[in-house]
Amino acid sequence: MNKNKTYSISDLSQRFDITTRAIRFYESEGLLSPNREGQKRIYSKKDYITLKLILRGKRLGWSLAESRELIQMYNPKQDNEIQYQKVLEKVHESRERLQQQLHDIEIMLVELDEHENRVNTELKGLTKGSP
Amino acid sequence: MNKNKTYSISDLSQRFDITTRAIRFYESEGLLSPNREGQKRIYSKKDYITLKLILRGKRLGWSLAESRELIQMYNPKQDNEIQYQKVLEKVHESRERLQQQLHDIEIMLVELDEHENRVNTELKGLTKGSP
DNA sequence: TTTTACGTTGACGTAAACGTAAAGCTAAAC
DNA sequence: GTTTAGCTTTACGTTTACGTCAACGTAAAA
Repeated sequence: MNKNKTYSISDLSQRFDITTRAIRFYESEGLLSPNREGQKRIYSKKDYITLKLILRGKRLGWSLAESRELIQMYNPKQDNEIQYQKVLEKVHESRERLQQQLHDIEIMLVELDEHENRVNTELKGLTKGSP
Repeated sequence: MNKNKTYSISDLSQRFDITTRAIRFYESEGLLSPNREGQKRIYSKKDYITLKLILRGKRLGWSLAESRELIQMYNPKQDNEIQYQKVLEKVHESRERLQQQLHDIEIMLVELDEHENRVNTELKGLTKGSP
C-alpha cells in the first residue's frame, strides 16, 4: 500500500524509542543511507525496515559491524544475490548462544534452590540444638 | 571432599579460558578477594565458584556491576541473609530477554523464507517472460 | 649462577556505541 | 520580525571490560 511513506529522523526516533544521535550514528557507520531533501534526511519504508533489522540484531547481541554485513546482503547490488548461508550461520550462532543461556539460567535456579534448602536445614539444626 | 583445593591465577585462567588480567580486573572491581601467600594470590574453591558465577553472568549479558551485586548477596555478611528476591528478578529479566530473542530469531527465519520465495518467483517470471 | 617460569603492581591504550554540548541553518508561528 | 521547533555538522567526552606494555620480585631448574 503506502510503500512511499517517509519519516523524519525524530519520527523514527520516537517510533523505535532511540535517539536521533543513534540513528545518525548508524548512518555514519554505513548501516543506513536515507535520501535528502536539502539538508534534511528523509527516511523511506526501506530505511524503516533496515532500522528494525539493526535493533533486532542488537537484541541478539550482534555488533553493528555484523549487522552491517547482513544488511548489505539484504540489499544485494544487482549482480550478487543475497547469501542466505551467512545469514543462517549468524542465526545459528545466536541460537546456540541462547541455548547456552537457557542452560545457565536453569543452573542458577537449581543452585538457588539448593542454597535455600541448605539454609533451611541449618536453621532447623539451630532450632533443634538450642536448649 | 577436597574443599581446601587451591588454585594459582594461571591455573584458573587456563581452566576458564580467560586471561590473568581479567581475573585481576575482577578482583579490582570487588568481585573476587583471594587469599595471599606473600605476594601471590591463592584462590580457594569458593573463589573458583565465584568466578564461575561471573562468567555465567557475562554469558547472560549482565554487567560486572550487576554480577558483583548478586555475588555479594551470595556471600551474606553474617547478619543479612541472601536476598533471593533480587536474584530471582535478575534471572526473570534474563529469561524475558531470551524470550524476546527467540522471537527475533523466528522472525528472521520467516523473513528469510519469504525473501527466498520472492526471489524464486521473480526468477520464474523472468524465465516465462523471456522470449 | 644465570636462565626460565611465574607472579606482582602500576599505568596508559583501546574498541564499541553512543552521549553531550556547541554553533549554525530554516521554516512556520506568533 | 523575532521566537520557536526541528534539523544540521563538528567534535570532544564517557562507559565497560579488559589489552598491553614496563619494570620488578622470587623461586626452581639447568
